[in-house]
Amino acid sequence: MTRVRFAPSPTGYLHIGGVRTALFNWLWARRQKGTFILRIEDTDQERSTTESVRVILDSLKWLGLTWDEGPGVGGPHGPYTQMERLAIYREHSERLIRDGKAYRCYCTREELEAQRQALKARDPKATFKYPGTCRNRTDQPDLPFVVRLKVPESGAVTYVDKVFGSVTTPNAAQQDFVCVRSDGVPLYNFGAVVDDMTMGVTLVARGRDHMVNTPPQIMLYEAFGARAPDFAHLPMMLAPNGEKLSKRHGAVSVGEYEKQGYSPNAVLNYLARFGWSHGDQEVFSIDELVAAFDWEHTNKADGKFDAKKFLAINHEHLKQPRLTGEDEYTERLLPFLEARGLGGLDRARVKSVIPLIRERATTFVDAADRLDFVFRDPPAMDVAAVTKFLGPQSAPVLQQLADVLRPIEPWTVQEIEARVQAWLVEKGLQIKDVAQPARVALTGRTASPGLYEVIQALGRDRAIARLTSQPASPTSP
RNA sequence: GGCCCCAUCGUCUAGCGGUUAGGACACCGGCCUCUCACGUCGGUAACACGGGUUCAAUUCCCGUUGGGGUCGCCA
Repeated sequence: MTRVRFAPSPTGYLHIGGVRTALFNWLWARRQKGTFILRIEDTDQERSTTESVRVILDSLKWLGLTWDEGPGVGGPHGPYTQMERLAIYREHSERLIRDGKAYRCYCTREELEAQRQALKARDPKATFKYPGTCRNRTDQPDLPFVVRLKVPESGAVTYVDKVFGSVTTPNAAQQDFVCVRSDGVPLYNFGAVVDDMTMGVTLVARGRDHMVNTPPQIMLYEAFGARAPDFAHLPMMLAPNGEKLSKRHGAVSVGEYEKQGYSPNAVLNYLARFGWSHGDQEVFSIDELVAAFDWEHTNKADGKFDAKKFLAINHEHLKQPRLTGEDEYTERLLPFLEARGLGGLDRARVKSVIPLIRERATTFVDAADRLDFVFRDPPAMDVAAVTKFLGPQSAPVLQQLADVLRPIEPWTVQEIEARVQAWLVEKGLQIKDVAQPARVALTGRTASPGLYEVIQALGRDRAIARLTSQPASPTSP
């Protein structure tokens, strides 16, 4: 039975790179009909906040990365928040000490820091390694202590990564690392191992920046006499310039993409294809991803985030009804229209007008912008457009067009187009001659969906009103 | 610097010994066209380098170079 987990630390928003880690785990769980566990690693009390927990949970929900065990849903191996598991860590660390696998270290932070500095003064390039001062200590002074693992001085740890293959790290490069702080709160490696072990996690998939943590973690499994889970490390997602991806490179939090009007499935699609491939396929529904995901086609090389490709994938998801259904499109679009002051709109009306911009809008923000003229009455007029196309000279022809529209029945795009074409022929006009003035009068802009579609969508009365109510002279200088 | 990892178009990638090295995004042209898009046709563009192994290397091995990760009582 596959059991995987995503274990964010609540120290901020949910980073796009974190989402990819969550996604790969989630996809694997779904593919294997296994269990996806969400665990909150809040042992850094300095930086962890409950607000951040909320943000992360909300982001995962928005993305649709539902968890089977974890905060809110519970499960048989809870609690799923580390600070609520301190008793479990204590029990485990004491067991290691009892078994002679770990020991209490009474060295103070200050002492160690001094040693570190001294070493640095002698050799700036040297790496400080805990000298094992308390390793064989037999007394038990009444002083604060940390718990350190007795790491073998020779030998090596080898594991087979599902992405990178066999990885071997010599033990000589390791040290007796700290498992539990002097205040009884575990450190990352210890907490993660105890949790993964007690939660029955079978595969740990995480970013490559954690690869260095794997040997120490495997040592812990060995110390506990437990079998280590499988490991899969994902290549890094870097900024376009090769740096670590951060806010200074643009939007990196899920919340920002939600605000920018991205579709959650498009976000997952882009992230899935980053470091993983399925032949030449670029666009996937979630079901397709679940069905196709594997570790064999996960890449080893780091990659660079490409905002343009991300946008293109989002555009694709907004274009294809199979990826974003009419109802979903409507629901996601509504808040963005509301944000523009177009509240209380009739869902059916919004839905009916989506075909006008389906192929054009790259985001829901873009869609709301392109549809603004439909719902705003009068429409917002672009000054430059009015100046260029709506002079006194255009009023008569627009008036005539309005007259053509007045008797049209049925009020369909086809019928409107046929009648307008007939009128153009009769008057010896070209569509070019009237399209732009009409477009500006109807939408306030020089760019819009097709003229006939616009007329049909506005409805007879509003179309006629907009065509005939143009000021004799524009308001612009 | 120690330890670990990586290397195909600008970017994401296909390739798993023999291919005109394919696709997507971006970019540049043409077509379509009432604007904007969409669509469509075409183009520029890559196997880091050096040794092996092999009849044959982008593919396997080694090295070089380049890049990345990590060296905390952070995660």
